[in-house]
Amino acid sequence: MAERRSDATRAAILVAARERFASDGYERATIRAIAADADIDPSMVMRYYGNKEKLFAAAAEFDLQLPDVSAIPPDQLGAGLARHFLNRWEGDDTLTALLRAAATNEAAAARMRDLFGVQLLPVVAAACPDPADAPRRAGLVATQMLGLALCRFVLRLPPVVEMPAEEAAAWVGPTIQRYLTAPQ
Amino acid sequence: MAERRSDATRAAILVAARERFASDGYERATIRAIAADADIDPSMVMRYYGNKEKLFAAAAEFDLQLPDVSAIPPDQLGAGLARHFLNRWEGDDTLTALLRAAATNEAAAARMRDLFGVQLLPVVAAACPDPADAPRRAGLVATQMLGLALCRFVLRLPPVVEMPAEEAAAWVGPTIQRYLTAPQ
DNA sequence: AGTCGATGCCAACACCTGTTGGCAAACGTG
DNA sequence: CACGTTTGCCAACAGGTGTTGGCATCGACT
Repeated sequence: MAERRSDATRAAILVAARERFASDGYERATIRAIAADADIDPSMVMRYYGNKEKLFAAAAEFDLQLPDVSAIPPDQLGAGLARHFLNRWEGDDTLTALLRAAATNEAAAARMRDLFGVQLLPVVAAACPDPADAPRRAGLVATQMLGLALCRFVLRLPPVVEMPAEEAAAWVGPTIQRYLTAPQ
Repeated sequence: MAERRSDATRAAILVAARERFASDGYERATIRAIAADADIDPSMVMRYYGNKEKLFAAAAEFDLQLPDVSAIPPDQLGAGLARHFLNRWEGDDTLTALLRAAATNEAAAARMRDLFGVQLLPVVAAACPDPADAPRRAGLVATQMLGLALCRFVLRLPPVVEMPAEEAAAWVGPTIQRYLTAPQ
């Protein structure tokens, strides 16, 4: 498929959609507002993405880019993962969009579950002693990382917002480490 | 003020509102649906609560009922708080409603910040070594407890949902404990 | 019995939503 | 140049939203 002239429009829509979904959530992010941000007509959004649901699906495509666990010393896994999550979150609106939307939109919640099942679970399975424990351990890791993201990027709890990323990772790292490798 | 005949209606509205806000979030919980659940006319909601925002404010009124820290052995504070949070969450729709709504509604987010500032912060201040650290420590506690609630009651991550409350508290307890009392 | 406020429902409003179809201009190709 | 396709905008639809005002009914009190 050759490069089309409309690719720029498609991309602009996606950027605007991510920003709106991230700041407003699924229902309050209107197609009209997204189109206005992208400086095009609302009907263009429909033509290129079908409907709002599919637009969100396209905008919420995300790769956590989790590192290879075997490349990290086992005792620094927790801190490493914590730092990686925070970096990934700060640099991209997509995860905040997904998190905000997932609170009220079932499809977005399903996407979130998928994200952690497909991307986080294997990493945890490779890092924890007994692979049979992996789901539970991955779930626990999710509670801490998503909770941190929720307080920092969505609810904006002042103490959590003001904390430097480095310090947040230092606090949360041992928690992740324990969820990954602690016995029982 | 004597008891009015409309008190039952008022209460029914509040119950229906909490359920709807908890399961649908702020925007998708419509006044019409709430009124239908309460078996009354939508205009009644307006008469008794003014508008949707005020209705939510009334429905999201919540007391964490945090225990007196001095009554608990200092080394069991983390586990105790974790259990208390989970109990409080399971037994009442209000917190889920607040959490879901806070993801997309700024007023709800402000309410959540207030809840933690007014109710959680003093408890943490009384429990941690240096009161000057209290805000940061309370923020960290919030990340773990809200993250757990998010994964369990909102996103419904299977491993976190299936985990018995007792086990969840056992895992999360030491984390809370560390956030409360660990040095630095 | 008659009065007055409280309670409730109905119908409607103004607005916003996702979504659609048609029409004009621009483009690439023969 | 003429052709069909792509890209874009405009106008409109149908349905849902919060919210309002008017009108009937009920209850209590004089």
